[in-house]
Formats: sequence, structure tokens, C-alpha cells
Amino acid sequence: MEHTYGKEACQAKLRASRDALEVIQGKWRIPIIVSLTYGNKRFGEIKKDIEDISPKMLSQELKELEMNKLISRTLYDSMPVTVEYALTPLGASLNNLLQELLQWGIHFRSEMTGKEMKVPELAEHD
Amino acid sequence: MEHTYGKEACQAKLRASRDALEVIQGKWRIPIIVSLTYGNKRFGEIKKDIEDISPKMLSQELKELEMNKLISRTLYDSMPVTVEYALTPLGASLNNLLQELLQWGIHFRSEMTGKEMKVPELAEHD
DNA sequence: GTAACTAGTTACCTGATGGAAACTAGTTAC
DNA sequence: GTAACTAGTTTCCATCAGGTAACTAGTTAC
Repeated sequence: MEHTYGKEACQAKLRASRDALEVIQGKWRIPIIVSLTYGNKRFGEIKKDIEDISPKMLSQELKELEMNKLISRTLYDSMPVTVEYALTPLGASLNNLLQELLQWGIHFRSEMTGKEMKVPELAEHD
Repeated sequence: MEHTYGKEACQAKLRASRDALEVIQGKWRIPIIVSLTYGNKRFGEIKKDIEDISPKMLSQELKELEMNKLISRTLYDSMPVTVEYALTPLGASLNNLLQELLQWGIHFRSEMTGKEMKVPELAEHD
């Protein structure tokens, strides 16, 4: 069958997916955003949420997210100096995408744990 | 305010997001899946869609996607040997996520290009 | 024999990703 | 002075994602 009629549409989608991926790609960005959907947080609080992130990576990724205007950084001149990170409207606009991602993550895990137990004799290759 | 009540929920979401990301992370997996939403395709056809992918990466990522049961591979013993790749139901279940990803990619791009121009009241959005 | 089609594989290389640990800096407490 | 709290930064290092180019293999055509 020809799917040539969908060629430009396909190319447009490929471009859009790349635009989005460029911003949210990486091991830590989505986790950081998920953490911030639970309220504004300080550096140390995000670090507590995402237990295995190093301060270097957290700092680096927060900067990237701030540059892309997904989060905001507010410095409070309180006694030991605190910094609050928050989602911007643009960051918050990831909400639907995040919901789908999380739902699919759960779906995928249940599919895998349910199906991995099944008959392995059909395996064609290893 | 306190977000301690959401602590376990946050951790659950972080786990789900990691599960999902593990599978779809990378430069090429989403593009490959997007390409396959436009119909079953052969190796060379996907390569034509995603112009700058190398045969090595395409082969490698197709294998990963097949292992994770997102796509299927069918060998046809025709004259120059053709192979058809298709989304499995699990791969197709990414549809909602993809839609949100694409929509957000477009939204993000328009936000960025719109705001960089510094004409907020004129460039409302198209 | 050579070339071209199919669908890849292999070897080699580079630059980005990410981790560990030590260090900075300002303030409070002792 | 030392320690502990905040929020990072810096350096050094290893791994890995990804790119390039050449090569395999089976068939058709010349």
C-alpha cells in the first residue's frame, strides 16, 4: 500500500517529536519535573526525592530546564540562603504528556511482568 | 505548604517515569515508532523516513524495540529478501503518549520562537 | 567477472553523559 | 578555630550513545 500520502505528515511529526525530545531527553529531566509537580521545592528537597542523583547532575539539569523556561529559580536571602525551584506555565504544560508517560510506564511494566512468565519455546532467536 | 502527604505518590510516579523512559529513551526510538504509525515498513523505508539515521543505529534500535515487544519483525522470503516491521499492540499503545509528545513539541517550539521575537501581543499564536 | 538491489554487521573512533569526591562560600553555633 | 547547614562548583574519570565507513550475504541483471 502507499503511505506516500502521509509522507509530509510523517515528516512533520518526526520534527515535532525531535523538538520535544531535545528538551526532555536525558536521565534526570523528567524525574525533576515530576518532583516539581508535587510543589515548589528547594535543591535539597529535589535531591531527597530523586535519591540517586548527584549534586552535579541536579545542578546541571536544573540549569538546562531553566534555560528552556520549564522551571524558575528563586533565591531567598534567608539565613542559610535557600533557593526555590518551581514549574513555569510552560513546564506545567507538560502535565498531559507526563500523565500519559506515567500511565504507559505502568502499563508497560504490567505487560512485561505478566507476559515474561509465558512460554519461552516460541523464541525464534536469542 | 506541605507536600509530604504526596511523598509515596511522588516516588511511585518517579518509578513509573523511569520504567517508561528506559524503553523510549534515546535519539531514535520515538522517531522509529512514529514512522511505523504510518504503516508497516521495511528497513529501507524507515531509513528513508528518518533521513539521518545510520543503518547501524536503525538495526540496533529495531532490535531493542523488538526485544521490548513494541514492534514485530517479519521476514519475507521474496526474491531480494524483504523484512517488514510493524507496531505490536503494545507499541500501538504508545499512541496517546506520542500524540501528547508531538503536541507539546509544537507548543514548545511556538512558545520559544514566539517569545524570542519579543512581540507578545502580536504573535498570539497561529 | 561487476554492479545493484535487499538488509543488515563489524570495527573503529569521538564526544556527550554521568558518577565520585573534594572543594567553595556565607552564616550560625560552639 | 571547627562543625554543620544551605546550595552548589570543580576536577577527574569511566562508560556509553552514536557516527563513519567498510564489509557480508544472497539474488538478479549484464
